[in-house]
Amino acid sequence: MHLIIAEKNISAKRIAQILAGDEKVKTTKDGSVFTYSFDNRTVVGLKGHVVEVDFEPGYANWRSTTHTPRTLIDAGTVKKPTEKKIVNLIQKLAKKADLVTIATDYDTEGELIGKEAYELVRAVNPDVRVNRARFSAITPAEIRAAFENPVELDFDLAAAGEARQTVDLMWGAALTRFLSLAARRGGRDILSVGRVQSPTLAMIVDREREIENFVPQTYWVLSLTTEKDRTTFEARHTTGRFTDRDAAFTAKERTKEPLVVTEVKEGQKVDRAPTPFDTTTFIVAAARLGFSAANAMRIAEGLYMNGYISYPRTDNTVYPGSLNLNGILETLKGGVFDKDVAWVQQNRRSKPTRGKKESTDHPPIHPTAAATREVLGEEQWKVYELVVRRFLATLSPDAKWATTRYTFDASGETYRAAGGRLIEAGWRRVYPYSEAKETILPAIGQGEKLPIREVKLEEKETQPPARYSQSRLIQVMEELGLGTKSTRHEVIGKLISRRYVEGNPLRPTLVGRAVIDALDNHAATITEPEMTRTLEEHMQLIKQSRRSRDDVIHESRQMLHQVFDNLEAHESEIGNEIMEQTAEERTVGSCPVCGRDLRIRHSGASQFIGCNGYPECRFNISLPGTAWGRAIRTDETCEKHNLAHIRLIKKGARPWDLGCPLCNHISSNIEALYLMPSMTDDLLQRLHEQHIYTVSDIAGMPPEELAEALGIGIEEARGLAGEAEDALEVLRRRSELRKLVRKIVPPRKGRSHAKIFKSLLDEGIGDLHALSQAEVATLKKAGIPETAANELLDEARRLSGERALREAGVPAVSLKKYLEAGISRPEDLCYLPIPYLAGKTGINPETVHKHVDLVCRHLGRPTPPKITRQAIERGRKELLEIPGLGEATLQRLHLAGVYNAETLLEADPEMVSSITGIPKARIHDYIGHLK
DNA sequence: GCAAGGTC
Repeated sequence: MHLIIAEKNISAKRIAQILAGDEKVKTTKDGSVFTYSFDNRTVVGLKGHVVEVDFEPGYANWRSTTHTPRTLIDAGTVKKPTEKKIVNLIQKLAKKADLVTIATDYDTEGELIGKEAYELVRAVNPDVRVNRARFSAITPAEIRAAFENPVELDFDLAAAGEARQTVDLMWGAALTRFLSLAARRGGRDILSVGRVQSPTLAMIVDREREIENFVPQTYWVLSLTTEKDRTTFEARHTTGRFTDRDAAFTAKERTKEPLVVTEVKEGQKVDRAPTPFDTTTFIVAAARLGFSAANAMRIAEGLYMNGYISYPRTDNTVYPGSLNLNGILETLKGGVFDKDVAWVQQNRRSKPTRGKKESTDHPPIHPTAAATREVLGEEQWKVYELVVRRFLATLSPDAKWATTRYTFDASGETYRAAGGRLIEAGWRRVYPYSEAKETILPAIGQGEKLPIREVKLEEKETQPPARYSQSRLIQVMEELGLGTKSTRHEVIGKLISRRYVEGNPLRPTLVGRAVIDALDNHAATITEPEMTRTLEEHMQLIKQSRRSRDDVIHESRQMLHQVFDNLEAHESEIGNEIMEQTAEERTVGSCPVCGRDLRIRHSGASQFIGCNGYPECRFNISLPGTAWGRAIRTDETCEKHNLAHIRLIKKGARPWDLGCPLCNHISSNIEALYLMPSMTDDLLQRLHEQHIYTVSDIAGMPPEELAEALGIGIEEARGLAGEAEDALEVLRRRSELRKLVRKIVPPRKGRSHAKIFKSLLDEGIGDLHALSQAEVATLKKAGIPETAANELLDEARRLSGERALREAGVPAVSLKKYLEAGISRPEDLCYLPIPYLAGKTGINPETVHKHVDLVCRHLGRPTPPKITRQAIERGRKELLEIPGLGEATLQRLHLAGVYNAETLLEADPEMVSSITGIPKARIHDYIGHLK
């Protein structure tokens, strides 16, 4: 069997289709992995890398005293499978193979992926022949040629990739651990460092510093307006920017008629058709349509997977000769592009445009099939159309402009006006994404004199450089060689998720700056694009067999050791600097009570804003729990309280902007404060002036302090504190009710728990007790479905009964026994006969009587008389002597209060029958027997 | 828990 291993499933499928020719390809699904078979060949796709390098076991603990971050430099590495199903399948197939062809992508990383597959094959089949097919595009011609002339795996090329893997891992992991430990940051807050991410972050930080340090310069621009044939137009002074104010004003004063045309220059300009899309130029073009880099790539990948466009991750800007451009044009005919395609076919340029970069991995991004807006949907269509139109543009002739330039003299001051007119639209007919802005000037002859309608002197300021947009950053990363076509947009995502940068355009956060500062000062190598360049040079040498992989890694290890010499000598200094710089990220503003810093604090699932002066100053602002998202500070500030706004961020959820935390704190506590009977608008204002915002603030304050703060008497303050305590109790009960509702009632569209809870409150149901007495109909009106309403009522009755029993003083051990026997309502204890209660729970009747007494007093009802254990035992014997009366009947009689001969004789048979369900006739029989 | 590189 001939096993062919491709880089990914879709390649495997298409390679199989091409090689099979007319033969049918058999698709088999093994677990979740597809294989494609024909003749005696089987093609299987990897998923890129299916193994990963990691340190050998023993380095998992970051805080190990023996395996410190530095020891990672010399730690051994292992390759471990990340895609177990694929690895297993490859090895299963490899055992049966007599030839294996590696058909991964034609680039360094592809060669390494191929070598990984080779090693998996070798591990189970040491002798099988393994060769390599190389192709730049999955087209019939290329694929057939590649398989007709297979070559050998290039182990040097793969070794270059391995060197990169090892170097990246050891630098990244060692520095990440070192920095995170020094700054005492763990979990979600680790400080990551890497060959690509750190220089990228450094660019953003540097740009921000440039902007901050920018000193604007004032300059002046001088222009005039003139007219010919009733067309007015502008001419600018040939000194584009006057930096000297006096010179500008003098020039303006001197500008006088006559305005004489001294030179007329007409020409033509070629406006070159754009070059084929590689990933970067595609992302930049998509950004102009409003797509973020990640979004553009996501959509392009979708279009690729569905066969509409070619592979979107490519560095190539030159169509390979094997690509059938005419065929693609034919494919696009008939749809909305029909006219454009026809035009391109008629006006085709001799050779398609070509960019500067030519590579072997994939062709430039181009359409591969026709599609319609209806099938794709708006977003995908926009991206697809962009790719189609770009493709058409690369086959279209250049555009041509006619240019005109007039030079004027106004009493010694020279002015110039430039015009441009599109004479041949060329590619612009099919690629309307960049506007062709024409400036049409009237025809004027040399020596002509024109009037001056207006002379305008504008004062302007030089502007700081712009922040990087995502697409601009990707462009610059490419220029510097940072990252690859597949990873550049992901690197930006990584910087955002590490909270190093935010916003669009991108701005660094305090943590981002602190990390770059620390690295710049002590490990500058990793923040410079130079490192990538050197690594690439070394990889080049490995590919050419001029250096070995191990030699390159060894040199890198030594450099990293030197870096660590410096880092370890300054560990605490580095850590302190980062911690100091980042303390500000948690600081929301200053404490309104004492003026010290207010900081966001986290403890487990709860978070709040606390004063740095704690415990002397206890001022704090509550925040929603971390389940709603982790609180971070934003750049917006509340004008009223001078505090930074808070945002709650949660993975996979839209961020929740809370706004000013104090405004939020105040408004969410007002309703609770009005639960206090003495609360008035005036009192509320006085409390707020003293920065007392919550009921628990009042309840927790010593009355003396409260009295002083409000300028009231101590008794009045005590009264307020008492009211606050009561309000707290109401709130506590409400939250208990809320919890139960949330637990039992399933949330539904349009009926949030908050809404249900509000309707319940409106119905006067504010705690479990009130709920336990409610009607099902009321609950249904509040939006609770009937089954849930019944369950809710049962649960509320049980819970509130339990509470009442506890409050009445029934000890916990006994309470448990009552509950287990299904007795949870206090009324049950008052009305059910003691013998029955004792029998059901196994509690001593005397003790039961004590409980019954407690509960009856609590409910304000009379306590039934005591019945002793002996009395019950005696009565039991008496009753069991009656023929036909057994243990079961006895228990039922207990329920009706009948526990001995006497009570049976006194009982009303009708009543006993209705309570116990024993036929009346039989009760008469029992009584008759006794008589 | 760490990188960067594939792919989804």
